[in-house]
Amino acid sequence: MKHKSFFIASENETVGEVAFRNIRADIIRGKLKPGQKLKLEKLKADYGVAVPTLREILSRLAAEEFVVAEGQRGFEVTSVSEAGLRDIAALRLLLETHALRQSIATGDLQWEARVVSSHYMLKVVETKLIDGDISQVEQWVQQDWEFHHATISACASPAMMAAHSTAFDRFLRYHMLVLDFRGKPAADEHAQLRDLVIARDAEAAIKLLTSHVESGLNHVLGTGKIPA
Amino acid sequence: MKHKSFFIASENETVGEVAFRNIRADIIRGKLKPGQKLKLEKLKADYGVAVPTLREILSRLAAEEFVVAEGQRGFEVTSVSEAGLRDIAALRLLLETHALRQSIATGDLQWEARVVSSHYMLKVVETKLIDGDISQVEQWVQQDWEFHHATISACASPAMMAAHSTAFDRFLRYHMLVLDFRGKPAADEHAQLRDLVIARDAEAAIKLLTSHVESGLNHVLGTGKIPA
DNA sequence: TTACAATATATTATCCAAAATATAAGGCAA
DNA sequence: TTGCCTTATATTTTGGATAATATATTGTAA
Repeated sequence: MKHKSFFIASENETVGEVAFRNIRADIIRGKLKPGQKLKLEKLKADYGVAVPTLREILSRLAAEEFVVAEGQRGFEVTSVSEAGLRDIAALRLLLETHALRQSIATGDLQWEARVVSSHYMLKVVETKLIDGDISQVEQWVQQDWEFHHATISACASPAMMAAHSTAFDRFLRYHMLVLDFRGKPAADEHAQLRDLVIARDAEAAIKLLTSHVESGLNHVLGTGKIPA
Repeated sequence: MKHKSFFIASENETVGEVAFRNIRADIIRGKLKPGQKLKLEKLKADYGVAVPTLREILSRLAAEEFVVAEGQRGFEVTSVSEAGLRDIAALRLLLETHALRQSIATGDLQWEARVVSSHYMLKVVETKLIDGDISQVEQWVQQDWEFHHATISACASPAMMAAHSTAFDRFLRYHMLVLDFRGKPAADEHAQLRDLVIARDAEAAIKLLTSHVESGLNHVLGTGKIPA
């Protein structure tokens, strides 16, 4: 408590935790490219943490399927493919539709408020993007995440939420790799989803969500940037 | 990617990998008790690996929710509760029914053979257990795992299979904690499930699986060994 | 020229020790 | 006595160094 370490204690977080988030974000954002070998010495220089700490971080990411650990040959960023995208999209949809149905059935007023407020913030970013301000893409990804999570946040199932979170992030990674916003149709779908959720129309909401995810899937594949 | 279950030990694998499986198995088997603090020095002595390697292992287990990392206060075994069991049972059921439907729709002859053969092995163990040979409980857990995985092994969705694997293992942990075999009813359900799967009756199979999991859930809770 | 083997290099897996931090215990003042 | 501050201990977190392993390279024989 005498002299707090300059890097750590100011935020009460360990340097390992910070590096973990940075590396994870760099994979999702595509700065660390699919299939790329993750050499420990290089990472050590880039993120400023020691080798054992890096191994700890990469092991956690491997459990989330963001990196693969190849036996005794080190780590590399998980590669992407059309099949991989379809796979993860299906998983996301399965978890999200289930959680959405539960949320609509049991959500309270606070939950509705979360949905409304997160959609409001999402819409602001979407409007900017539609107007051509491409700098907001990362902000949009963040708000998209917040909104979808808000809609299922009343499902009262921590395990389901946790599984959905990592599935969603892996799905998002594909969007970040092609870095192409779908525009007004996606924004309209979000608004409709918000209304259906508030109206407690579970079946219509699920139907919309399904086509929403599938449209996103096709949009990403349509850019031709994802290998077969 | 193979989904090995938790007892298998291979020879030219890293010491870290072996220790990982041992610790994971000890948590599932209840040797490391829910809520127990995992002191690094103690683990170091028990499993014969150094501290940084242990941190790597515990981090991976934390990603699977078998242990929790409490800020800067080390690790402890994830505690159990009735709500936790219901939660994880629901997740298992959601993933398994979905994968089962897909498998039944697209499975080939080899898949049917896997189902039949794994059920045969399961039945042998179940018969011994029903006859009172309690020493076979761990073997039963292993075969139960193999059988259920065989039924969904044709779903062609790696992400779904991976998610199901960890959910299933967490569900299994509760069974191991109460260490009480449900007996003939469970064995009968397995046999029926095998027949329905081979007959490609998806809806009936899913209905049976659902009641199978729910019966297991109630059986575990009925022992009174799981805190509220 | 090609295939194989042996060496050399690069990279990883592991361990030990030091620094930082939290927890417990003890002493002092109110 | 009780509460709080200080000191001491236990535990965790991190960095650096060493041993083990895989990959690349080179040379030699068929």
